Amino acid sequence: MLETSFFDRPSDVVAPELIGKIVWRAGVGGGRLTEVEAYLPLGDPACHGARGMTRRNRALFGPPGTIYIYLSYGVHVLLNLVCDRESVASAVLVRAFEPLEPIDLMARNRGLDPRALHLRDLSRGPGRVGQALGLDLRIDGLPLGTASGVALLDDGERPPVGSSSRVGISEGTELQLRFYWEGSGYLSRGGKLRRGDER
DNA sequence: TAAACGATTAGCT
DNA sequence: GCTAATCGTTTAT
Repeated sequence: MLETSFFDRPSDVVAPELIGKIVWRAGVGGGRLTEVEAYLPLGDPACHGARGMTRRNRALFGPPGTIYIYLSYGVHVLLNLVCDRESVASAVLVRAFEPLEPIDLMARNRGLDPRALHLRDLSRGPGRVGQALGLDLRIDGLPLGTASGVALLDDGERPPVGSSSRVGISEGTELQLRFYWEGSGYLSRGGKLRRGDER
């Protein structure tokens, strides 16, 4: 499992290194990260912490390795991994992963039939990631590990990583803070690359 | 206390 | 490509 020290660095440094790592929820399942986005504490208007701490974003200011979960559009549960030192609002949003066996429980969480499943649709897109892993607001603010039941593992996989602008935001669009597994078939559909967007 | 707004997705055209 | 769904947080009155 990745140590706290791994996350105790700026999120734009941590994010590309997370590609290929395994996210795993105890008793549920998980897969290899294929797409993430970094949110910065300074000069990033899209970061939830840009205007200070509130009840909702409190976990974002926690120590590195904290889980920050919030509800998007009143519907979707989005998973973030808090980076940098405590009190610095910096995190990585998990946008997609390539599923690893077994997928039955994740498929069930998504309301899909495991036998008639389009594997690519299981966990690409941040809302689908939260749903597949069965996450909810109760683990917001908990650390990675046994307390939250969510872990990140490194088995030495080192895939090629590309970058682009982030998805679904209206400010800070000039920053190239989305990182993805080049050539992966498990990327969110919202992430269609614009011409010249690649690094 | 009220109103507006999403770091989205699914379903339909 | 377009939009309804859906609700907690934030911001304005």
